[in-house]
Amino acid sequence: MGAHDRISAGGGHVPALRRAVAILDYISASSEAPTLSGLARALGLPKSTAHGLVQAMEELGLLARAADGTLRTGPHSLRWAGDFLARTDLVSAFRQSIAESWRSAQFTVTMTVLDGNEVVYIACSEANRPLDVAFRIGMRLPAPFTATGKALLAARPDRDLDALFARGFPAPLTRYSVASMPDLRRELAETRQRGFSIDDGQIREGLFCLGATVGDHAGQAVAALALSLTRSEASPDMVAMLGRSLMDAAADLSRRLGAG
Amino acid sequence: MGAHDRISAGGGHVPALRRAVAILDYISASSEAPTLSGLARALGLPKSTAHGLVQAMEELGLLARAADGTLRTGPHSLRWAGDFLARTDLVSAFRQSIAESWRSAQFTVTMTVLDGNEVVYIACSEANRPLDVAFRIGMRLPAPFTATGKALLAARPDRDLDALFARGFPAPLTRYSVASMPDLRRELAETRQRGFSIDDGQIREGLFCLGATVGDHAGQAVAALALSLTRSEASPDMVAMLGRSLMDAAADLSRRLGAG
DNA sequence: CCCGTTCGTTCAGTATATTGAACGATAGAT
DNA sequence: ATCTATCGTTCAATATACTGAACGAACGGG
Repeated sequence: MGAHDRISAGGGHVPALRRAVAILDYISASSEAPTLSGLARALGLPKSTAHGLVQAMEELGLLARAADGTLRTGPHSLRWAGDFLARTDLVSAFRQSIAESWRSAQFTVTMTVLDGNEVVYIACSEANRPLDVAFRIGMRLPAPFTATGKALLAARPDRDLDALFARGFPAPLTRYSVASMPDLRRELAETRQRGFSIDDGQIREGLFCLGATVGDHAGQAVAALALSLTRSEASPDMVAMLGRSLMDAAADLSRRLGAG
Repeated sequence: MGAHDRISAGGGHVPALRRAVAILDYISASSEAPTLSGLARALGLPKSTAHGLVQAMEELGLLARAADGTLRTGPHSLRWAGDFLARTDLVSAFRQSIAESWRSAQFTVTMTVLDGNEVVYIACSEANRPLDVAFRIGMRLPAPFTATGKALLAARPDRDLDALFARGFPAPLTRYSVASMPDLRRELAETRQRGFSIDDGQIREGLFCLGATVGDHAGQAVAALALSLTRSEASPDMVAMLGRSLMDAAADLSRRLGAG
């Protein structure tokens, strides 16, 4: 019985693994810890299948069960994520090439990855001069408000958007924060046309950021670079110049990733 | 040469998932990025099985392939790890139980995870009195100099060490910082015998820290606690007493993780 | 108290994923 | 140039994991 409208339509084989990933993604994305039955219902899985999977994932440390039976993410993935951050060429290449050149130019450069509808900071190179917001590794911000988030969202097919924000749009951080899906779509369209993204005071008033994506060998956007400056510095000429430089830097990083 | 060369056949079901986890663990633990065949050989998997799994894991973002075909961990697990850090009982349990009791005792307590050969601070409870170093979440320090880093390194098999420092030993932060692999191995041996680790001025002169690991249900060390005081307070009796208390606190946290 | 609902769990049959063997390609050595 | 040893990949047959249905338990309202 080929029910094609299950979890991943574009799928292939190894359904057990794909379902385990879907389970972890669902738990990570949902705000409330689900129960076994609720999980099966939400993902369209037979109860018995979910039961077997959850049991195995629990043994493996991928899932943890609270006393009341609700499911949470387990600690096992910390090992892989730590390895990714440490060993992948992303952060080291960032440090070696990009950070140095921009730091000498007195700009703060950050790098993030997309995690659901939030960005996670995985590398930062702060300028010598003080900026009134401190980026820290591991920090999270809503993707629609950040330059890196917009760059990463713009690189994804438009139809993914609704799923990412099915549970509501994030609350605005400033009066300039994009507040609705239509506004976001318009900004993403502008980003695609321009080649880089702009955040003008949407996470902090007076803070102006430019963003561009870094792709892997397959062209998939895996991270994004951002350049932070104060709004008073952001003249049109300056923005255009810095935007081009940022796109060059991102393309350079992409090449390093592709070359291995 | 991972922790478990064989995938326990007598274990349970869902072999695809168990093997995927074994693959990610192997890649995370090994120093060099393996190839598909090498991976299959090391884990005792049929080549075709490994091929199908790796292909699916690549599509899912769990694995990434470099241009030369070698395999690395992918960015997908970042989502789960981030969720774990944000939502799981680790940080909240830390805040609820440990931090309060020690804070009333005027001590600074911190928690870190290992990330390559660095530790990343994931929780901090600073004492009311000023200490001359500020720990911030997301901050990184070289593992060999910190109490938590030594505790986490001591929990790993000794043969993993060379791989972690293949690219060189970190530059010393003070004149007391451990400066070579033999010195580090000696300190780790002392740590294993003592049950907790000690940093005596290796990240900052005059700062004295004790460390102990927190393990998950499988006994794997996933994080470490540290207690910070000034060197003048660190009398032998005081160190012994605080060390025992810290080990108790770490064991209590481990139980909370295991129990869910 | 009894009933309806939801929970987690078990089990045998079948649809399905795993696998051993063989393929073409590449690289280094003879 | 030939040979050998890897590499990654494909495919049909079988051993296996998934699933639909049924179970006991727990909860809450009528």
